[in-house]
Amino acid sequence: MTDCPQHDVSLQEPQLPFNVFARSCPSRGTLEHVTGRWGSLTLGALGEDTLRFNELRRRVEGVSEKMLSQTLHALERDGLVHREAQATNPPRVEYRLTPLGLDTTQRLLDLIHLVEGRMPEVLAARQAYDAERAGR
Amino acid sequence: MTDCPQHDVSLQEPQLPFNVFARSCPSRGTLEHVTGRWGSLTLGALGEDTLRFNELRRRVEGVSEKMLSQTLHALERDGLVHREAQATNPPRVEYRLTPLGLDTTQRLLDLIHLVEGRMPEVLAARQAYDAERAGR
DNA sequence: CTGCATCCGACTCGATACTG
DNA sequence: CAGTATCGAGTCGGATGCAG
Repeated sequence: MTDCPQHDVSLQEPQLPFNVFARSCPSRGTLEHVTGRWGSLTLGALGEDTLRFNELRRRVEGVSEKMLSQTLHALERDGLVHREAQATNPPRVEYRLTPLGLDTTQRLLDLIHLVEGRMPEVLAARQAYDAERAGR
Repeated sequence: MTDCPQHDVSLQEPQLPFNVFARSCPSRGTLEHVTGRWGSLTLGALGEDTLRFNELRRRVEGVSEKMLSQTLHALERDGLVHREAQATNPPRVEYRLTPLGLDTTQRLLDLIHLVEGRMPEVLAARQAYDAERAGR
């Protein structure tokens, strides 16, 4: 299988050979941040609104403080989310998507909506699968 | 936040309220199978070809036997992947996408290709982020 | 309100060995 | 070839406590 060679960020030329299937390609890590358990839901929530920390916590049901914080840091570092802290009291921090984050989230939401819309098929498939297994 | 109520699979009516943001909505589990570390790469590989078990292992670099097996079971149960075993010797088992799996993978590949194509931006953002942190 | 630090249990994952 | 079984290290993730 192909390598994912070192890429020199300083080059201005477009670089094609980023390849998620290669073991050590950095694109794999970014894809995991985007599609991970909390990353996908966080981006999805920010796709509709600029949100503050605790607003996010409420939208993404089940996420802990720690994981939300961790997730936001990773997404910020990858340039998908912009963090804006206002030095007021009480503190107010807003998170919103960058242009890159917006493009990414658009595709992600396409996928999420497809899955949501096809859940009846998925549930039916599960019943069939489980029924067959129970038979033996 | 909204619930994700019980859905009766036997209903023929279209069902809208599947909502990944709800803590206990089954769509969240399916989304994780699709977008998870190995799920996404497995679907991506099958998007281009029908593949056998060990062919998949070679395409998805770094996946262990155990995780590939587990991943395939989950995707098969959700109705995204079809498994066809030929009772020959040596055994030959082929995996391919179902129509539902194909639609899902199309969206997933859109996302993957976007991420791959924008990696230069991501790497630049990381350098900026890390540089700022190192400064203090 | 918006976080970071620490602790600790649960669970995931990979390596290995083995079966059909 | 196509898996399953087992086990241990490592990571994930929630709870708690504290700071700005």
